[in-house]
Amino acid sequence: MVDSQQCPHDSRVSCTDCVLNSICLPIALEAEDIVKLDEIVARGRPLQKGDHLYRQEDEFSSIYAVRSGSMKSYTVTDDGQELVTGFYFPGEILGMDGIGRNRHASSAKAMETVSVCEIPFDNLGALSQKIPSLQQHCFQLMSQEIIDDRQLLALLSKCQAEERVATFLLSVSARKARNRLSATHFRLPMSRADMGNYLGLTVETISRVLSKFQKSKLLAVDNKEISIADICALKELSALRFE
Amino acid sequence: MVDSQQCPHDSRVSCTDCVLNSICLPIALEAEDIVKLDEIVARGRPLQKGDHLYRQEDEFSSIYAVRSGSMKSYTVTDDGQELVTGFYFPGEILGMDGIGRNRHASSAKAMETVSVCEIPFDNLGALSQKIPSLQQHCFQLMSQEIIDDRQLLALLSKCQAEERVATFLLSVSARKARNRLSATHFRLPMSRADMGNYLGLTVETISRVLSKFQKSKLLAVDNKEISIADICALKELSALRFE
DNA sequence: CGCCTGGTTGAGAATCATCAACATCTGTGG
DNA sequence: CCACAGATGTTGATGATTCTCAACCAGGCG
Repeated sequence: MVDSQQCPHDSRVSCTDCVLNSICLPIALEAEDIVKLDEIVARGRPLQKGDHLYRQEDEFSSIYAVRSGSMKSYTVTDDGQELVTGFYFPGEILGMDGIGRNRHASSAKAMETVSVCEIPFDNLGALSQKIPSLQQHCFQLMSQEIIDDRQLLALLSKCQAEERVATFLLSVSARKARNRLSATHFRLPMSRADMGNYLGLTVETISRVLSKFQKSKLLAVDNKEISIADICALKELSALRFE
Repeated sequence: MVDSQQCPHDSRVSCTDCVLNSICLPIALEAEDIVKLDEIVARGRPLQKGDHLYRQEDEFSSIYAVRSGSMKSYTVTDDGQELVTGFYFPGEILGMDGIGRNRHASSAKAMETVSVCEIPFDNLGALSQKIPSLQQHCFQLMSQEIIDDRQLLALLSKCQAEERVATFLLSVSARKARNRLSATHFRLPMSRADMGNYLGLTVETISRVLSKFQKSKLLAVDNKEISIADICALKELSALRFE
């Protein structure tokens, strides 16, 4: 009865059958452990564009895996500025930064229609005791997040605008490819403002850099659609390899 | 027989007696659990200035707590540039970024004579199973590291030179105060180059900003010695609160 | 004493932010 | 289906901040 062509927002798919299970939380688990994980995963209705999954200072109770669509996370600094801290694509986990203080350190907002799997952390903590590899995997996820943040730090403190944008595009490209989508033709779900905010640049600079890349035939830009024409040249521009 | 005035490099002090135990790893532990932790902690001979505690790509086996002195951590990017990712003072934990890949993602170098406690992670993992609060605490430490990195990201992407330096000085000040040292008069253990690298600025800019702060009577600089004269003004300069 | 590293100060150049005008897209309601 | 308004994106001109290059100074060490 279930459509063999999975609907991206279908909430009935279990971890075992999920097309994302090779890159998502179950990555390191045995089949029988995936079943245990599956039992604690909750799958709610999809979020609409602009909806929040959680907000900064909300009590922390779960981490989340994106099933379809894309989200952004951001923090609001004391002086009221928004800082975009990350973008999340299918198979990626968000919400780990809440573990420390038991309150979320950032907000997560849907950039388009999104469905997520919710993994209640109380249960996960208990489950980790039973499945050591899951505990290990949670440590790995957090440590990966630290490493990614460091990459971004390097990008912001050492590289100039073109390098930052090139690196960002390559990162999106690689993540699309991991989801078995085209690495050269994709849609950027975020606004120029969010991109700029994330990369520490203004909207205008983002726009100018993209125009310049287009003029030099590195890629074609059509609003949010990007077609990378010369990925090698882009990689040369981006000295830092992004995963 | 033991000196009541603890020598800062004394390796015989147990976690129970350590003056740092209110801010270090044992922070969340019961007395009996501290004893268990103490059994797995190794305390080697002090490191000399310039010595490495571990190097990027080394196999990950332990996390470390600074007992005395100070360390810096840094990564080397693909194109050979050094990126200083953090400074560590007594009571602070480093090495957590190695958990993910089982190899250290950064190098750690002593900026002066340093003594550290080594906490073998294999045992810690096993111990975490027995002491749930320790597992929770490890998650907290990592999540705090993510939050700190995000703070730094905000600093680099939103703030200009004076704000960055002011915020950095306040961070050091707060950490000195936490170790019951003066919050207004202290020694910066790192070079201007390391400071600049960490803050995404050049040596010259650091030097100029410090000179300017001195001219406007915010503080006095004598080489690495800093005396903060007007900490309120400094806080106003630094919009972002740093822990 | 001289060398070398680390730090300071100055002048000029480059990058990116700012401000402003305009173009395009989106969605809403007639 | 079209018209309109608001949001989003592009492009240009100008200016501020910070980097780069260079000279110079101070301290530590052989």
